[in-house]
Amino acid sequence: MAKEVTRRQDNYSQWYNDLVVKADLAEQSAVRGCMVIKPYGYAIWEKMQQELDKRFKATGVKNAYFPLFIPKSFFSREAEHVAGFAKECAVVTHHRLMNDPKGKGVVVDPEAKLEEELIVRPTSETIIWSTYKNWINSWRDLPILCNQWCNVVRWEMRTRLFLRTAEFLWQEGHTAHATSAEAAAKAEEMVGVYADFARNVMALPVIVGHKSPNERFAGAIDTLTIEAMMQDGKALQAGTSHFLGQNFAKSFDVQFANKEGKLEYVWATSWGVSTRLMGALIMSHGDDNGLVLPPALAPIQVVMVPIYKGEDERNAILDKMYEIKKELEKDGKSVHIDDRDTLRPGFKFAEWELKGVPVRVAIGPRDLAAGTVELARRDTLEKVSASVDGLAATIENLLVDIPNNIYAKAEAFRNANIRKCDSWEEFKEEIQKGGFLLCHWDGTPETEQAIKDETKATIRCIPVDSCVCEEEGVDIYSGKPSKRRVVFAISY
RNA sequence: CGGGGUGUGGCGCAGUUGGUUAGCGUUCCUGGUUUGGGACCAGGCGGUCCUCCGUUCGAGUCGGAGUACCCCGACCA
Repeated sequence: MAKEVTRRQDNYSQWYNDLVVKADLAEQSAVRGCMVIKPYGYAIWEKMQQELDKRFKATGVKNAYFPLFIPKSFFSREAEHVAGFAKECAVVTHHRLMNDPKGKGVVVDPEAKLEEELIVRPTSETIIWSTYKNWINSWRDLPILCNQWCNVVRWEMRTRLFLRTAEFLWQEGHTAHATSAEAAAKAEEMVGVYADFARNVMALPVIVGHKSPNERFAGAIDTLTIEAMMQDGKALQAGTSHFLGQNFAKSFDVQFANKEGKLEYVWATSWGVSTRLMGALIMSHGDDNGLVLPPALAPIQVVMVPIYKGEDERNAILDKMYEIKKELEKDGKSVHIDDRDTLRPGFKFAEWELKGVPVRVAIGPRDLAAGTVELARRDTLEKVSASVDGLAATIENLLVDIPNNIYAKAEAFRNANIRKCDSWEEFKEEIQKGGFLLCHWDGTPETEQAIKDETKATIRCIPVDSCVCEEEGVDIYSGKPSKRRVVFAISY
């Protein structure tokens, strides 16, 4: 698939949707633009949550929860922020239904109109800062480091499973600090957490960088991002961390008394990743046979498929499998024995491949006699015969090697599709082929906007930890001087 | 909200210049044979052809309106 799609981008969309649905991850809901996350898909999300939580806690962040509804007036306070969000929101105007006096069904009770409309949160900055105001008096109250796992709603015009749904699940961290430096450092630390998670848990190579002013979060001073490349060469913003300066503190009047007893506005950050990460996972590693999951996120790491004729053989093989399962589970592996006797082995193989299970163990009568198993790895689809003795160690090695391999594969693909470009004519052509273009940029929003208008390409980031090319040059569009190259791409 | 497309058993589709009992694949159910890469045979269940109006002796097919969904744009994690 991967090779196909780079050439035929229009089919990539279909491939992705089919994969999501067939792998039993999610489906379109009857509610416009929303999705149903099915148990198998949700299990992957839960794994992501666990891994992220672990990392958040290591940085001192604690989980909390704030209301779903935000009074409309809260949005009037941060002008820039509102410009970015207020337009595409679900609004609650009434609080009661009544039987339709004219016929069947129910209607909204006109008597039950709310004095002030409530906005279903598109993000929680406004309500959280209204709350933090009451929590913060002195420098001793700082920093506040909270994260919340929740759903948010943005009334998107066009939606797509996992990548852009009207309602989605995410985490949003919101921190308050006494100094600018501390807040900026926190924003940087959290994008580091995301990069670590993407690389080491999702096996996803990402570029860490700053967003250009045009692409910044509404109300932020600086936005840090992790950018990934999908198999069709498009960019996907996989996570962001914002340094908000004192903008929100000033809008919501959050001040603290510093050590000298003077009032100061607090410094803020916010950072989030969403179920979009599921989309990144699917589009980065998936192939023609379906999903490819890194073991750290696989709900099932090892699946066992028995091959047998007759009841006796079946029982003998299953006994052996339970034995192996027990041993693997001692090491914390999640193991599933597919003992359904209505399906043939070939069907099961295909099905588990579709679901991306990293390692498959098949045992048939021949194996049972020889004390071996057939071991198959999902990433390369290679099959080898392995001895039952030492199987746990063999599988452990596989589970270590698989993420390394899929990371290397994705990284090689990405690097092969990053190229420098110094001519505007060439740029217009090259950018349509997909991939990242490293180009000089004069640093002005006007130039970026002009390039976007003509090509749909945006500056994905100004990289800080990879593809760093600080060198003198001239802007690809305006010809003005530039000190460094930035990443341009067409994005999701 | 602009531009395109599609609505026919659960799913995927065909249906000729309008013609009689609306087909095919798959799923599902029953029985049997199978089981080392998505099994096979036989039988069976399952459809107000998106809705309404119109044209016609006759509409899945033609016309109009409505509606739903998909794709492309604007918006965006």
